[in-house]
Amino acid sequence: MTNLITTFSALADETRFYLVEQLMTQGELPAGDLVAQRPISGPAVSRHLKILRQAGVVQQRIDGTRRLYSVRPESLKAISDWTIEKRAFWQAGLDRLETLLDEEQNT
Amino acid sequence: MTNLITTFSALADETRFYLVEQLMTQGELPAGDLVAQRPISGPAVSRHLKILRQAGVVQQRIDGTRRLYSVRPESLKAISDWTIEKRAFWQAGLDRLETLLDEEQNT
DNA sequence: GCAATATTTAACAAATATGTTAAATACAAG
DNA sequence: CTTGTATTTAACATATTTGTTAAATATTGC
Repeated sequence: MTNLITTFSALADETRFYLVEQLMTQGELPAGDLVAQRPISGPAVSRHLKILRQAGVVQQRIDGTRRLYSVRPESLKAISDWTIEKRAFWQAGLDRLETLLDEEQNT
Repeated sequence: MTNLITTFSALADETRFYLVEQLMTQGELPAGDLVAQRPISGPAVSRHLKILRQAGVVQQRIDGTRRLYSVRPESLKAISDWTIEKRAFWQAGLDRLETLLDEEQNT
């Protein structure tokens, strides 16, 4: 529960969200490559990566002097699971909305 | 895209996450009822509700002097859609993890 | 060991977020 | 139209976040 909030916090920042999307599409990448794709300094990216790591969204692997980052799939699954858990609620709501819109068209 | 970040921001706070969960399980509720369930002041809750509304997570309906809040299902669906869009990535990752763990058991 | 490279930590400034209490607003009821 | 109730806005203090530059740390290759 509280863990989900931490995950949302981690993704609630443009830079971090972008880093995560990059890592998902490009796979494991060294910190330096991630820095190169963002308009902020290395230390800033480094701190964002630390926040993502502490939230369990990414993991780090050491290779010589480089730090290779990748997304932990479990974190994405946790979000997915939550939306599924609440699905009964929002699915019903959307269906009701759709019905209303359909009825409007038949006017 | 940027809209998702706003949604995550809205849910990245204990109070707001709790408010949203309350509204999902209990349905539409007046601001006062929500205040009663939280250990913070009315104005604080009011401002959180405003943030949720600006992020499109909740909507407000006026009934006399009361403001009735409810969750907008579209916001939940947006999150769900994102996890589905990235599913190929994290599902594969989890399967690989599971395989690794299975192999470990057979050692 | 020494220089070069990759990355993080430290120190600090500026912006943002969050909570509080007091005041404002809006409607309802007598 | 005055009082009471529900809620939001204003003003303000404090804490957290985010970015910057400078320094520290660790590893590689001569």
